[in-house]
Amino acid sequence: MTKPRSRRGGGRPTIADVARKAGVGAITVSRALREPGRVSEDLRRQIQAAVDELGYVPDPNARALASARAEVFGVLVPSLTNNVFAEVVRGIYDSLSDSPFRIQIGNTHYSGLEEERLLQVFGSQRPAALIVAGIDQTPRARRLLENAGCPVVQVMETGPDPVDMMVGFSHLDGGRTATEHLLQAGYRRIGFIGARMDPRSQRRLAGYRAAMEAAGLFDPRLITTTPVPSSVTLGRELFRDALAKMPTLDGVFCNNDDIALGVLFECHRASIDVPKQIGIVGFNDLDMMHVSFPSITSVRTHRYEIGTRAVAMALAAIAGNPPEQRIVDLGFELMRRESTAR
Amino acid sequence: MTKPRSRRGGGRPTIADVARKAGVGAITVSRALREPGRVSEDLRRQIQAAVDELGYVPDPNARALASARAEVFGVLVPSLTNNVFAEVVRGIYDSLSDSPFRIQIGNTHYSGLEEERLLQVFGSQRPAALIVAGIDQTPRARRLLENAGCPVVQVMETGPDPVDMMVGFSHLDGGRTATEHLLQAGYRRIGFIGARMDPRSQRRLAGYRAAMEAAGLFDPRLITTTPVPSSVTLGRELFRDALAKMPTLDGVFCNNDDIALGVLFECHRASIDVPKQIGIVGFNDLDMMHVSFPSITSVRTHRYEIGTRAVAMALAAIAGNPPEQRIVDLGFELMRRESTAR
DNA sequence: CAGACAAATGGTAGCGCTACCATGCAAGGG
DNA sequence: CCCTTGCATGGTAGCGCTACCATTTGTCTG
Repeated sequence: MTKPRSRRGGGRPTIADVARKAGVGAITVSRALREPGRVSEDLRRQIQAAVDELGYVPDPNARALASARAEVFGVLVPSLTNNVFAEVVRGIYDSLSDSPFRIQIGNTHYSGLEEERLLQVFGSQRPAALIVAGIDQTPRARRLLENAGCPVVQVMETGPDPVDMMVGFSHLDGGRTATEHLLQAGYRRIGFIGARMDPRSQRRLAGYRAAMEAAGLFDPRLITTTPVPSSVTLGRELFRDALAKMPTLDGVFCNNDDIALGVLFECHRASIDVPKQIGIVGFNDLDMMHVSFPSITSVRTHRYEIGTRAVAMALAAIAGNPPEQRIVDLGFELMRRESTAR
Repeated sequence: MTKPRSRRGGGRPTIADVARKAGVGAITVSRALREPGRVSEDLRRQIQAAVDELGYVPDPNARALASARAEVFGVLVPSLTNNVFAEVVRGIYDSLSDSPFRIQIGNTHYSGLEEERLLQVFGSQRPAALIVAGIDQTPRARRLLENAGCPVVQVMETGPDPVDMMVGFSHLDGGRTATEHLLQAGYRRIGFIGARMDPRSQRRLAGYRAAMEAAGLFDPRLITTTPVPSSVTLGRELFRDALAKMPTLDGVFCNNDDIALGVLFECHRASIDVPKQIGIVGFNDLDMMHVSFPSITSVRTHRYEIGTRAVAMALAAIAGNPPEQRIVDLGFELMRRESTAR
């Protein structure tokens, strides 16, 4: 009674096994699984029973090969540990968990070259959609995206020239808003502290600069940055540097919340009063910002929603209903807290 | 001169195109790409030239179908945003970035049922290896792992009964060590504060309990837990609860560093002296623990290494050299800091 | 120098699935 | 009553690649 199993297949049931058991053609099984509406209810039930009994699970590789389309979302992010991208990715996962789509994440390590390489690898799989972080692709990466033959969503930022679709917000506006808030609170010698300085950080810095120049208070010596990856420890160190360089500093707009937390800890340690002597503003508004003592003002960004929205737009496009609005600005929200309440 | 392209294929070059251009058989191209040693240098060069000129990238789906083995590592973690797993995943990505293997991550949301579902999905792809977090699989999940037909590495914890291989450490010992440290520092009414309370948290709690019982100081009222996901905010709230319940509390061992940070902030806010009035120990030793004021004692765990080691073991097994040591205990390290220095 | 053997290359036949094109049949139109 | 139309189902032919089994050539052994 042993079936003449081929040399290779590990012996798991195939669509032909299901078809035989259900007494129908293989193609009908295929249809029953993918477009139930096109198969009569009778057969559908029979087929489902056979599927259950055999424990049949379609082979996605065979499926992808035959249909020239893999049920995969390719996702490219520059970092896996940075909470910001982790939240976006979580949104993507949650939105796709009930769909047949798998997710393939690529970590570009903030490198354009690596991004190109991964896009080429992803492209070879004919993904159903691509979601990439950022809008500063290299020309070659951009070309790969344009020729991917599937919906593409650029996330995290908005800009004038989407490859296909975009979901994000203006980091420049975020930086400006944060800085203007410090100015309105009466701070004058406001520093900018930034790590990593990827394109988004650069634009936050540009927003800071715009606000400071508008107030006639800009001074390049107020800026302290490093290409080193961001961390709480680094925030502390950069703040010390900034203070050494510019002892009259009375406020800081931080690249992100890790840095801001590092600044706060250093203030504790050096007995610098926050917000009296120094005002602090962070970026992203992680959970800890509103719990810290004092709580830290931060620019809340909608990271999880960026992920869910990107998926929704891609799914719509796959279904043939590309959204009318190709650029979605989810905005941000300034969360005023104790660290700037003087 | 237009090639008679099939109705489906998007027109990208196939192995046959490369073979034609290089003037060799398709199978030789296949070999040149996978086992260069088995093809003469002459042909290898010719083939490489054709590959470069055409921009040929092998179709992983066709490859997987033909070889009954996908070059994919399946990775199952309970959370994507929890820094602990993000670090493990980062280790996995970094270790595989130069290999032909792709990575497919599944998020189980701490659910055994979801883990089963994902294992079934992953299994249908015939992955090259599976890496799963934890050792408490459901019987069905365990069976799926055993029948996966590929190396399996359970990570984060060690235990007596691996499905195949294991890399991690003893959370029980970690909890005990942390608690013993508090005891040695002279704290007596030591509380346990824990969120989520997944199996690993449970074992840390068991370690705490063992240490307290050994010291004759155990009291169930010292334990404050919740199934709610961990956060800094939650740490603050749980600490307040704990203190309300047991005002004589003089130390806390926290489930993880987020909780510990929340405790520290609440101490600041309530003017409770750390370490004089309250000693605090965290778990995992995130970056911020040594920067905070005061710095927080924590149990450092080797999360990134767990990821890299798991990959190394799986790769060895794939290559036919399963490691002799199937259970690898990477241990942990108690980082003594100001929060327990009284 | 025949025979054995290894190394390099190629042909063929699938892997498991779906696109495409029948086929059969009931319902509706002239 | 024939012809169209549409629906449900099935057969066939690949998708692009690799496992398996030749075949060819060169090298070594006795």
